[in-house]
Amino acid sequence: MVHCVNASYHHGDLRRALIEAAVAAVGEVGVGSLSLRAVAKRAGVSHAAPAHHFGDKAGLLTAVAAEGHDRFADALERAWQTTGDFVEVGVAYVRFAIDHRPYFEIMFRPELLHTDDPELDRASRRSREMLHRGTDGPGPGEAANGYSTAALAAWSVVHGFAELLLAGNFDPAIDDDPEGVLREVVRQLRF
Amino acid sequence: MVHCVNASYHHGDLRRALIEAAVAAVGEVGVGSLSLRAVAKRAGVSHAAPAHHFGDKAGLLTAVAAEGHDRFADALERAWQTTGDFVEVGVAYVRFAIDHRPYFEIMFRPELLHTDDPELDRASRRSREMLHRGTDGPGPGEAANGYSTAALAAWSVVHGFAELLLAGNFDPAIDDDPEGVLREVVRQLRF
DNA sequence: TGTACATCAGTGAACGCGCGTTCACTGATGTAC
DNA sequence: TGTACATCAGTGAACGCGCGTTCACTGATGTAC
Repeated sequence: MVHCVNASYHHGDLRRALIEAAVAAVGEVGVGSLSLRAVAKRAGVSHAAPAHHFGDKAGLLTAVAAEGHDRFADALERAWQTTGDFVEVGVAYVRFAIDHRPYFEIMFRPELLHTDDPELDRASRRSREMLHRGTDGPGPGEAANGYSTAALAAWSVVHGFAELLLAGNFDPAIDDDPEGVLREVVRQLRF
Repeated sequence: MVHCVNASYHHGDLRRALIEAAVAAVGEVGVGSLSLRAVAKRAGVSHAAPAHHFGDKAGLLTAVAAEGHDRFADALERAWQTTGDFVEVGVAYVRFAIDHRPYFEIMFRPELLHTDDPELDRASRRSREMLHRGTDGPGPGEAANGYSTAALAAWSVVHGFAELLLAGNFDPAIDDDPEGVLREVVRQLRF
């Protein structure tokens, strides 16, 4: 597909444009107040375009979530490759939530998505697998459900920290250095 | 205030009725799809009544959140008094999220609430304090922000576990015995 | 190189709906006398 | 005990708005000949 130089009837890469517009819109008003019409306006297309392209609102969010999981998996992988320290994968988890909040707000909300979408499935499996790295093998127990207990523990800690932080439930002082506080927390838990 | 026997122009305890209706409605459709009109209908009053009583939607949700925090603090306190085991306070945290999901869906979402409400403030402080019990004193570090590192760690673990579980991000097999899995997780972390 | 045509991405007008909020009102209540 | 009155909780009709979705359409594109 060829990129158009704008001012064309056909957009060129409307899919891209709509996803980016959706991310920007969620960043400004939150996923709860997202509307297809606002996304369309932001992308400079008619308000019927998003529905035409993604079928419905959940379709658009699904595409955003899939892209989010890919970026997320990349970030976690990068942290692992760079440091070889699983703690730093956890730090990267929280870092991603902060730096890419709009994606994060959508990625773990299956009720907003088409969970049977193959792209979403592929991408979320990828990011899920990153959480097992470093906790598999050494851990003592399997929780009889595919996740090792260690992976569940790690996931819960960093996810809870990220959710509480983003929602604004922590003391604002933590915003100064969330990574530092998270490292203390993880150290405390003697992972 | 005296309870009326229904069929009266004045309701008697509309506040109670609206809060209960809101909890039931959130339980069915989620907080994202809650409408004052649905709450009013459920409580059997005119759709203007909730706004008249609570000012606006956030006012109603604030009342629900305050009541939730009180019930939550009661549950955590009960667990602590009964067992003297801080791990069981964590289990009670998750248990509450499961058993009183509608409250939990609202309590930690400041953006939906009037955070300057004194009742909410009082109740949420109460529940917050319960999380410090058992982690204060023995813990090694203060996170320079009023929370001990141990309290942040405990809170993050149980909150993350509850959020991931409720949102449906865990393997469904975990639904069979979430408490058991949580205990394994906490044991894993050698709190 | 030029013409005809099929494709289909995106349009824009129209739809019906549910929403929160407003406001003049009604009528049950409890108190003052 | 009875009457007058102030209060204010709850009503219901009306408001304007933004929403997702629909659908007949338009026009840019690329291909066949």
